[in-house]
Amino acid sequence: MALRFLNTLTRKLENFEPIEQGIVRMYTCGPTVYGPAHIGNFRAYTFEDILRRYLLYKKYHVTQVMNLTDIDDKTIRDSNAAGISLSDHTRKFKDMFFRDLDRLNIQRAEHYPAATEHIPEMVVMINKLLENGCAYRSGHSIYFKISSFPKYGSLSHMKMEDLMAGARVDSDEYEKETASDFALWKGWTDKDGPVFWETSLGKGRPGWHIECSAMSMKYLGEHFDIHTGGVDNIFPHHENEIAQSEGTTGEKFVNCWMHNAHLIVEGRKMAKSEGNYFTVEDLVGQGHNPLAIRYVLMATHYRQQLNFTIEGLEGAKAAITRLKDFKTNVENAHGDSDTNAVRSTIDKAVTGFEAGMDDDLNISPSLAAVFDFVREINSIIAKTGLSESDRTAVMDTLRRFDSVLGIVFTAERDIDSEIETLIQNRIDAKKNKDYKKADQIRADLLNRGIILEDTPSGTKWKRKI
RNA sequence: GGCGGCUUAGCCAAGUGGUAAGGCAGAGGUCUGCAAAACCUCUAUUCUCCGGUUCGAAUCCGGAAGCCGCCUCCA
Repeated sequence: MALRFLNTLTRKLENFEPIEQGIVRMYTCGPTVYGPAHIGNFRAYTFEDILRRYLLYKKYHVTQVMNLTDIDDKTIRDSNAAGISLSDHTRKFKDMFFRDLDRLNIQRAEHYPAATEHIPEMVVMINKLLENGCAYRSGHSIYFKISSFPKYGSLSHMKMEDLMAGARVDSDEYEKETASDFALWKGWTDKDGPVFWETSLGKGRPGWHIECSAMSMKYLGEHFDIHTGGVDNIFPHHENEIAQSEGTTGEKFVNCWMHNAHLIVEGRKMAKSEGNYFTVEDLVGQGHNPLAIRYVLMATHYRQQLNFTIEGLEGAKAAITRLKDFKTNVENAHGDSDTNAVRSTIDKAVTGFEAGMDDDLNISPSLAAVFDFVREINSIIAKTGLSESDRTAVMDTLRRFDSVLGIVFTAERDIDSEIETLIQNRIDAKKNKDYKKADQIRADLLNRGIILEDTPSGTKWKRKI
């Protein structure tokens, strides 16, 4: 089956055809580094990671860009309040962001451009928009003129006339010609304190939307394949990006727009005021395994609202334990298996896995195929074991699946000498049929997060997840 | 007020006209010193509710209820 995605622009499933054969250029909306990102943010980054990994699985060469928004109202407000520079303030949240990406085993993009390091590119673009008649000065600021871009609203499928009653209107934006125009460049005010750039546009700072247009085009070209973000970004952020970019170049900006749904927590909207607001750090601090968080975030289709629950997190823990145990079972399996049976099990699993993922990253049937594969191979192992070549074929298949899932082949910490001694003591006690002592040591180790399993090939240990 | 999404077992979640995938949890069995892992068996006559279309509906149509969004710098 051909790979297809739901394109927000057309609201249709479309076969994915990159602009340049075999190469995918994609821009994934990244964090505003004003605080620790929460699990809702990480749902987006996990979705983008699955997208990236599956494109790599399909043998595309991928260039992914993820922006770091390190200047906006909040970062300016908080850094000024703390009396430190904007860059010192945002640095710690950038560091946290990358720490959490690693914890969730999210692959690194090729580029992480920061807004503050691309002011010249933005200035060039704004000048171009002024020349093209798509922008105007008002006071010390510059705004995009929506009326210059007739296609405005085509991504969100909204008519500007309908955006009215009930909607918030920012009262201090009286300088704009019409309410829907948006800032490209914001003239300096007292509130900005030391945060400003002296440019040909004047003293000030960029608006929010312009960074994504300027940085995506710098690293990916004026026309690229995929642009992603949360559904909340469809309007106005991505709508504005299209207007700015196409207003600058006169050409189509992005072919395929993909947006992930939000998550809720225990059936309620996640909010600090609800007391159900979680960061990765919060959950890890409560003893939850980060890979279980990853599993929860990725196991629901990206366009489906995800209900994040602690019970679900526990279930995820059990699921990834099963997958990791499967890897161990395969590694330790020896025997004389029916190669035809193994191969047909592999073929069926690969077909099922790809059918799901090809269908707009519909991961649930893909996971079902993986778990069927696990059960069927375990069943073969239980009956006949695995021949060396079958074992290699099964491991290769698992590794392929996991190149997308990112759960099984992850680094494990080794055990220290003290634990090693305890394990040996238990083996000795068991040999001497001192089962009371053996069980005591096994219980102690479990408290330290080490699970012992007695198998035909000796005692094995693993970490509790 | 405008626009959009969702509702399937105790929990999570596929399935979009042909008689309910998968995971977790639960029950029984095999194996084991006991466990663990693994395997085998079982676990939704039914898909929020009410109508309709159809030989046939979780799937299509109409209506209701509940939940979650977007509507100018929130993933």
